[in-house]
Amino acid sequence: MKRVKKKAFSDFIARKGLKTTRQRDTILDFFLASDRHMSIEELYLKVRAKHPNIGYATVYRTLKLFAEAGLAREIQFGDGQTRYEHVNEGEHHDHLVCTHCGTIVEFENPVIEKLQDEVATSHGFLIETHKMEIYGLCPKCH
Amino acid sequence: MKRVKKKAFSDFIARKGLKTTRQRDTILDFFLASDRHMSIEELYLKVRAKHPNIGYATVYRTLKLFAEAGLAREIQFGDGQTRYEHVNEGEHHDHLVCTHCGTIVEFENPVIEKLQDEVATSHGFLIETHKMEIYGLCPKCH
DNA sequence: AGAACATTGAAAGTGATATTCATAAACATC
DNA sequence: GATGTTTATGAATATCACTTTCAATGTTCT
Repeated sequence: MKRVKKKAFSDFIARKGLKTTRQRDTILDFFLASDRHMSIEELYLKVRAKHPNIGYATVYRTLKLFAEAGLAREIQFGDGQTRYEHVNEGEHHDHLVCTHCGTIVEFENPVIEKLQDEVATSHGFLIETHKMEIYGLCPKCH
Repeated sequence: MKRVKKKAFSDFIARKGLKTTRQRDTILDFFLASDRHMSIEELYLKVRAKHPNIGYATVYRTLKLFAEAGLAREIQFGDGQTRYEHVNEGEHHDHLVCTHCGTIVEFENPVIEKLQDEVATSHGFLIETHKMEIYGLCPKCH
């Protein structure tokens, strides 16, 4: 899986006429090894712990690049931090967010997906993406 | 409806030991007369056109107050602008957002609501709120 | 009207994201 | 492997959308 994504990224880099760099490789390694939902700050801190010479701006730009390459997706949970989640081919999921401890649980529900498509169609919308978050207290917090 | 909301707001003001002001009345009038989804900036501009002496900070604070009073709700569509939508007793709806022109259409779907409850329950979550947005192109834009 | 307290508007502060720019690294070519 | 061209990096700065501060002003109570 990691291999596949690294390949996908280097293909993207090549296709765009960009350059392979030590920093990008490092950041990709950390991203792939990380939890699924990381803010720029979080990833930057993890990277910096081992590579103190990699700057925030580089992490920021590289994450954008991952999104552009289709490896990551920006998500917002309304806490003012943009997070990047891993994108896996043909996978779509939504989120349960604990309002107390911040835990994020992913779930899939094909029936909801289908109903969403129907809603969009019935309003004449050409659906691109959708997102759904359920906020509440996770088992630990209640 | 407007009458009811104005009453609700003045009750809230009284209950909290706050004060009625010309500015708050004016901003409430503009909010009630507005489209359903307004950013602070948008409402501020509308208000300022007729009342050049009302400042941004006052609109900002008053909108927060509306939210606290239950007249409005903050929503985020991921474009970096907080919007305030009207809240009507016992009404819940989700949104279709046009990625091209920004049009926002509301919809309700009880079946989706029910499935969301089931998902939350099956993961042991105590549901508080949820939000769902479908992004795509509206009829005009495709 | 006067005292007590809340509100206002302009300006300054915040926090997260985005950009600039001089220096450093890639990479194609020699 | 040195060279030249182009892209990347990191530190600093800018931007954006709020958010707060504070002196002046307005409301409400008595």
